[in-house]
Amino acid sequence: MRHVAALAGVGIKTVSRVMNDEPGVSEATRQRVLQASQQLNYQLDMAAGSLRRSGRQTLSIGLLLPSVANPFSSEIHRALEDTLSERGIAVFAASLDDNPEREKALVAAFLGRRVDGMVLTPIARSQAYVIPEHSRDLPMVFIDREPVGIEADAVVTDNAAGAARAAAHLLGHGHTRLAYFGDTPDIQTARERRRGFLEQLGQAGIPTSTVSVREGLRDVESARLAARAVLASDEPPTAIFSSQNLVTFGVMRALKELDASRRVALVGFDDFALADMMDPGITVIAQHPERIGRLAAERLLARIDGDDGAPRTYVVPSELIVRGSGELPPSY
Amino acid sequence: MRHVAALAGVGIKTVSRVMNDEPGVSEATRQRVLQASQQLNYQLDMAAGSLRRSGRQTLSIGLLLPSVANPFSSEIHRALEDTLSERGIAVFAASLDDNPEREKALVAAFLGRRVDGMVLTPIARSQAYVIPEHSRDLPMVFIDREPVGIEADAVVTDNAAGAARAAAHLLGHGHTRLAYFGDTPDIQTARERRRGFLEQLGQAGIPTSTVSVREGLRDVESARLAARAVLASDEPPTAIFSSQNLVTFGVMRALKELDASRRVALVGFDDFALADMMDPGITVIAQHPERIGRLAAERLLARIDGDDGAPRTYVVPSELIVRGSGELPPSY
DNA sequence: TTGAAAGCGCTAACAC
DNA sequence: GTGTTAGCGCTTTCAA
Repeated sequence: MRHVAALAGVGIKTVSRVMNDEPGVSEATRQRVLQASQQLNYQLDMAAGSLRRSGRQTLSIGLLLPSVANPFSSEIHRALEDTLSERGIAVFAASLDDNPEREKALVAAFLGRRVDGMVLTPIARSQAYVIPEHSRDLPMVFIDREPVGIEADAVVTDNAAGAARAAAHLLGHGHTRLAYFGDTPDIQTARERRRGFLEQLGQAGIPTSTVSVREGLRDVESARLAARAVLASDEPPTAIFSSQNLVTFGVMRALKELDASRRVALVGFDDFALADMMDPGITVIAQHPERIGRLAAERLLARIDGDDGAPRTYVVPSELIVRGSGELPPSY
Repeated sequence: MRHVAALAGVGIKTVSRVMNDEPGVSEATRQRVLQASQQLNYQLDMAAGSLRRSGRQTLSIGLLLPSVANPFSSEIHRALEDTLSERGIAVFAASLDDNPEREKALVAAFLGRRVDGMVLTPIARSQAYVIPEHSRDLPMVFIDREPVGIEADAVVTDNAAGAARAAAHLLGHGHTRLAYFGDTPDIQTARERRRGFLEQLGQAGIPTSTVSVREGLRDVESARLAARAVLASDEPPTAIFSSQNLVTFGVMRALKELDASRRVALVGFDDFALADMMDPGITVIAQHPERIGRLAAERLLARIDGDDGAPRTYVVPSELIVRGSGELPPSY
């Protein structure tokens, strides 16, 4: 900046004014400065600026996801970026990999970079460790799961209601022997989905004890094996609800291997690419990651802009998408 | 930092030493400083540090992708992150959406944030506009496509060789009436794939004029319609090569609608989730985004660490994955 | 309309 | 081992 000022023959403050589009500079000087900055290929240093600027914004935020490569996460990422880029805000994205230690380390890394806010998918048992920053007025929005041990904004899917809708759908098609295949109940969303599913069955007079419940399924292979085992039992279920994508894939594999895809009904939680191209198409409870991302971005911006209302949880409704697998009749 | 120094009763420089794990501080003072910093919930300001530090690294890099939500891109993103996070480097990710204007704007945004380097998927006609920064020694690695108008490192898939392998595979299964379905030839990778495919056919004595070539297919729907048209022609192809995921999906849809999935052979460029669950499984030329990402990260780190060898293009080989659709015999 | 001086939080260089 | 001073590139404040 000094160089630009020297070349243009003006004071350093005038260059600052021009680069920041501040008023109070004659058009002639403006042009001179602009030309000098072009010639020297000058770029304002945002970090140096925010060091001195009142308010001290860096125009960057931190985003913590299970994995940036996870399709659900990356759609949220995209929606956030679209909303924030209009304000010139850049996004640091990082992956957690179910590792609570990483959660804390990455939050610290974001803090060290003085982000203006954070969007987090919590995995540690408690998020109380960020209380000092949060109360120090660093905007934070939690997504997918509500935080524990701290009051903050959250944007989540209606997990229990969505799972209940899956249950009602299967009941409506005449099923009474059902199975629930789920992720580990350590995860709040998995617990909610199980609860919603089983409660809906209970209301229909189907005792929980007659439902095959398999949990702790974290990948395709464990889900596939669990499905094979349950389907080989004495009284196999006529319909399956899978609470998560990888679990759905595992169940699909097992059904295909047993040539049972058209005999056993299946509803999966979470939509996925090509679900309609399967045979039969896979009926799902779809989440709306783009809406979650957009809403989280809007809440974060509101907080950055000074909104100090009480923290709230925003619920994004899920949606039943009928494609065939969930409408198969009971086979016994 | 001043506050911490005051509370611990030491000089400011001593706090700096402790926070940066520099030697030359007695264990006793160290503990006192550490405790004071905990008490005040102090976090080192990286931006302020790099302002003064020689070398002036910000430990952040910029990543420009077609879209962070694109599965191929987000796997590259993930591999980059894994390699870079070991060095404490954070990643700014941004989406281009095929918009050359965005490319320049986002590069400018990264420069203003003084990233230590950039990984870019080029889409503008030329990348000459970054020559000043590149020669000013800002490390840059291009991925997926080679840059135009500037000499810089690049990491790409062996597009032509992969497409040639697809051609050879179909020829080996007896096909002589083939079709090429591709993205717009504006894109370097699309051109390369077409070239590799047609050249291989030419070497086998199949004149290009007998190959149905459909290009400019940018989405599932246009590919589906193109496939339906070609398959309804007088002498329909017995085998199809699709040069990109969305095109593959469109062709798959058309084949399903015409009940021709088991009659017309198909090889797609680029792998995708559930390809093996289709009926038949879809044979593909798989790219290795995780290897592209890792290699790009390694090259970028080498450049950041001062490697000033001549720029090079690194080619990551693709791989034929046999799943059924590419091994169907000719149907005439 | 313009510019000089101070200082944001930190580290380099050097003194003690 | 420890502290002091200067200054990174910028914006704020205030004077001209």
